[in-house]
Amino acid sequence: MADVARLAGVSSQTVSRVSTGHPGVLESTRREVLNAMQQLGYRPNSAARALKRGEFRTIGVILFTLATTGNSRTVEAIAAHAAREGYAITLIPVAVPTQDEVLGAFTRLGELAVDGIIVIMEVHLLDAADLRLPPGVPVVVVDSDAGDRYPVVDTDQADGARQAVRHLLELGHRTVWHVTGPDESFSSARRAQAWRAVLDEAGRAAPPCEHGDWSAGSGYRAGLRLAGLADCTAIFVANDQMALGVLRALHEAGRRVPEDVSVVGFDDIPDAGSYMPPLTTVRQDWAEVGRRCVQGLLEQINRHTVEPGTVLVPTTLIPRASTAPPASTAPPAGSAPGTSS
Amino acid sequence: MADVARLAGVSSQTVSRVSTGHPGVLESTRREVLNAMQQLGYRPNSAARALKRGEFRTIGVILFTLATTGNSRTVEAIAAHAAREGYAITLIPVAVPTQDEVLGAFTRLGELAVDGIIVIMEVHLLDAADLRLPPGVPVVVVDSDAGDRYPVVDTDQADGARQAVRHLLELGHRTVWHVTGPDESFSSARRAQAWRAVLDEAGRAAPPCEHGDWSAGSGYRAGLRLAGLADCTAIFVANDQMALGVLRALHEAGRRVPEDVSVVGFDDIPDAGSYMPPLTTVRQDWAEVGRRCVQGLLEQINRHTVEPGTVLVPTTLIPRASTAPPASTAPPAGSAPGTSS
DNA sequence: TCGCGTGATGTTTACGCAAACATGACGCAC
DNA sequence: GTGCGTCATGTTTGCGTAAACATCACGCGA
Repeated sequence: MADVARLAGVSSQTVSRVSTGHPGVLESTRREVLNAMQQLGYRPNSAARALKRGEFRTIGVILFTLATTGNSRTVEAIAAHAAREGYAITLIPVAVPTQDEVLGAFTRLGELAVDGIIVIMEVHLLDAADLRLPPGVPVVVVDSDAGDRYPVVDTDQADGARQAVRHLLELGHRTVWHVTGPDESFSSARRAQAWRAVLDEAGRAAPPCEHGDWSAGSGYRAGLRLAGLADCTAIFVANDQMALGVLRALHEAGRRVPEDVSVVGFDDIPDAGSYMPPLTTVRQDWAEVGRRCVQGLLEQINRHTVEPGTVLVPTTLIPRASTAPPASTAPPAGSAPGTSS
Repeated sequence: MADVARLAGVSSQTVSRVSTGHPGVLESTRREVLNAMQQLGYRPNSAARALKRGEFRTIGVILFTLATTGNSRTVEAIAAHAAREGYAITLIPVAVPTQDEVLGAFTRLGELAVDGIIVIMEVHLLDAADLRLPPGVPVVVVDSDAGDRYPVVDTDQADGARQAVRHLLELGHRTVWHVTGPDESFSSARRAQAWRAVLDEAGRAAPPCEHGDWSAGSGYRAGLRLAGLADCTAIFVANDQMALGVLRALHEAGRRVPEDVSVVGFDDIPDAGSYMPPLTTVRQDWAEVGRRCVQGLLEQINRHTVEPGTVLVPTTLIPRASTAPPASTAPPAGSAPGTSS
């Protein structure tokens, strides 16, 4: 900076004023300085800037994996919106979801140059007694039900699951089977909970759950088990990838979809419309989740206020070809088309 | 820090020594200081640290999207390996791949607190005349053929494509059709190039390409066109998602896979094994790509040397159920099992 | 003509930390 | 007992920037 000042024949303070865009600099001086900057390839040192200003203009994102569509989409949206506000994103992946690992990541985050943190993580890991966020650092949590202690942003998974199960019941299915995600997952728990609630409300017996781990392979195995049950005509699968596996299992078992069995997924990943048959599923708006995260975090940063509570982003049922009225039941009036061969 | 020093009854320098883990501190003093840190909730200020040390211990990653499996996996691996070396990852997504946007991102990166940059991006965008990386900042490029100017890490896509096409020829197919990725993509171009080269070598005529955009939908449309060609018995699709669409198109057109048509994909995304039928495809080792990126970048950072050149990570053909000898041709000796009905 | 306001620019200082160097206590060899 | 090396710790300094304050030139009204 001193070099630039010398070359431009001004003081370093004027250089600073130009580089931060402050007013009160003569247009001619300004051009002179910009010129000198170009010539010397000057780029402001962000460490010094951060030290002086006391802020980093950076948001930390801590998560387990980018491998799920939801996480990577959310992160992408977070990064895009943060960039728009002049914030950068620092990514802290935690490889294995053990408590120690999470703690480690937070320690690092604590030392990291961030003004706020977005946690994309199941809440029970935050519950671990001595896992404390660096005090004074604004936090927003995704995929958690810690709404009483932190600001939480999430898609309305319960409502999505409700829509899915109701859709199947309205088609005339007597009851709906369910393939869950992994036990530790709160998303999975919430979807299962809503599934059970709708069946209860409708006075239908809830069959036992099949348990998966979000992967297509686990869906396939669950699907094989369900394919053996003659009275299983409708399955709500907790995500699209497992639904892919279920579709294959049903196909191999000779049960047609949707003629014999209807299947609904969750997520609406880009491929879901190309499954065989195209999958009826529940769309999650991850872009909106990311946007709300950034918005909530920046509010905390700028206003120095924290307001715990949960923001729910709506979900939408996307009807495609994998659901139809059951073959043996007269479809109720105004039902979906049955494309039985 | 001064407060901690006062509370512990030592100088601030001793606090610094403890917090950086430097030797030469009496165990008793050390404990005293750690105690004081705990009590006061002291966390070192990374901006000041970076300013003093002249390094940020941060790597910038610039990319277009996290939505592709390859990119998110690569980023995840980069983050994991970087963390192991004590580096954080700063993510700079560029929403739209126009030249201006890219420039903008680099400007931001230039001002950003990074010691090096990993570019996950097609090379022709780097070629743009006045797109210059901040001088003096180490760079590694992925998904590009700029090996003459930058260190490049990539999977051996040409070899993967070769394996795929040879596999189909060895099964006895007369020739192999091809569904490409988008025109601007160098990955796509390299795969198409290798496809053509193998056919040339084998003295087979290369049929006209179908063009897709990586999405399952585009694969479906291409598949419908190919399904109409009676002599099309083998298709090499440039990625798994498009292959999913091709499978659906063939299915709808009544052409069985693999009995009537063999299909090979590229990527080996986690779902590929659950397609109907499970997809023969080419596996890319993105984790290894990420590892090599970090390794190469840290070498540059630490040794202050740049060695342009391309590191190729091997690809592997994963044979599954979507390929078989053509029905009308006597399979050559030692071929794969044909499960024709 | 003088004083004072205004706007452009310069000077000083501190942000928090960690190298570099300084100090001081102790022990051991001669 | 003197000298010197070793180890633990303290003191000084400066990293690059920007806020706060200081200065200076100029113009305009009384």
